[in-house]
Amino acid sequence: MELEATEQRILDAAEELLYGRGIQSVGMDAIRTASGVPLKRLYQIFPSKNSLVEAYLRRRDARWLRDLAQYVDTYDSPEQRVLAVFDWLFLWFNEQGFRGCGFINAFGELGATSPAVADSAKAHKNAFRRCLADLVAAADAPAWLTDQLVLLAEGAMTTAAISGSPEPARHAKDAARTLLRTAHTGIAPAD
Amino acid sequence: MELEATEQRILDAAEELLYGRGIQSVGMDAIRTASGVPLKRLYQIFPSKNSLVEAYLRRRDARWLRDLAQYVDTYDSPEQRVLAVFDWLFLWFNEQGFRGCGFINAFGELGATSPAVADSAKAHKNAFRRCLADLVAAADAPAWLTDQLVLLAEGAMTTAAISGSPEPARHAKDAARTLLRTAHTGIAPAD
DNA sequence: CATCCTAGAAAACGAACGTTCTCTTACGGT
DNA sequence: ACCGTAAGAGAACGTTCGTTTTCTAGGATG
Repeated sequence: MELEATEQRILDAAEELLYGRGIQSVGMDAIRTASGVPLKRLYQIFPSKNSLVEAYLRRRDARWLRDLAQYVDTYDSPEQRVLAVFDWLFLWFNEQGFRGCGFINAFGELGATSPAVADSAKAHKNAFRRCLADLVAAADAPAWLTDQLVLLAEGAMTTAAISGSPEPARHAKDAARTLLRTAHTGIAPAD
Repeated sequence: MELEATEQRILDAAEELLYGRGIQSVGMDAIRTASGVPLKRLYQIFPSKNSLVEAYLRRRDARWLRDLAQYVDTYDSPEQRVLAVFDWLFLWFNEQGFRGCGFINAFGELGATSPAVADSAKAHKNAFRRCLADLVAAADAPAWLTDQLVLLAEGAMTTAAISGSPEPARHAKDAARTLLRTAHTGIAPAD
């Protein structure tokens, strides 16, 4: 059955266009042209643009988290594994066509009008936070460090996107290292 | 001349809609209805939707930076002035209808297809960075701290928007305080 | 060989949008 | 009072887009 292959062709083309240009800037005709799949078959597999957008977000969410986890797993030391997140961000920011986090972009564009998109962004960011929380716990760092590292990572994504430079990943890693060391030596933040 | 007043009425309505729903989700007719200004006059003042969008971004940029600077100016100590940025973010995140940074949202939606929007976002973020850099310099902190604080602030904006909670501002302030103290005591990050 | 079913290409449809035009109304100057 | 001007309300126009339909051809089946 080549249905699976056709679905992948559609999703590959859709992801490049939807992520690269923004969701509402891409028409179904552009996805048809890019994928080479006729409109009729396209609508047989994805009965609406909404369902295609949701499939795009689902697949991107899964792949993004999987790739991150795989990269982190190439490190052994718990502290290095925490910091490896930011090395991976640096690699991501250097990819051709990088245009920020697809979920932040989708949320900004459609979060107010589409609960499905808003929920998808929330779920993706929650999953990322959980991933980071596990790494923080494994490094014997206090749980509140997680929230701070999340902010550094999210800030790096948008700053890298808008500035067009991957450097924010390095700055985020520098800050993360400082916070990790400070937390590790037991100095808790106070007012 | 009530032209000025009409322009403000249009911009007020446009900002609430464009920021609140996303740019492409808002039609000129909705802006007409919300502002009460007839389409004919609307197009006399803003000859296209693009020009209205750019005016919206220009005005929001100026007001946002002005409000931030005004808030920071209510503090005296250089360190407090740096941290006040995050207190101000907390206030902003608590505003009704908060939906993240309008420039991050606009960039995600239209940055790839509209150089004007992309440049506007770049300029806004550069201006914010300069503002933070001045506060960092006044606090006798090293210049590289600026980039780290920028990431915390940007991350707090998107995280607060997607999670729907203002707490990221507090977490960002906690992290900023740690980084500021560490930097101030002369401990530079190393590998 | 005839027939039915499927699939691809592209036209077509209905809605929405950005933009312009028309029609009516009211006002200001002589 | 009269006429030129502008302004408001909304229809209209041309385009784009999501979605559906039509038309044509080929391939499997009896």
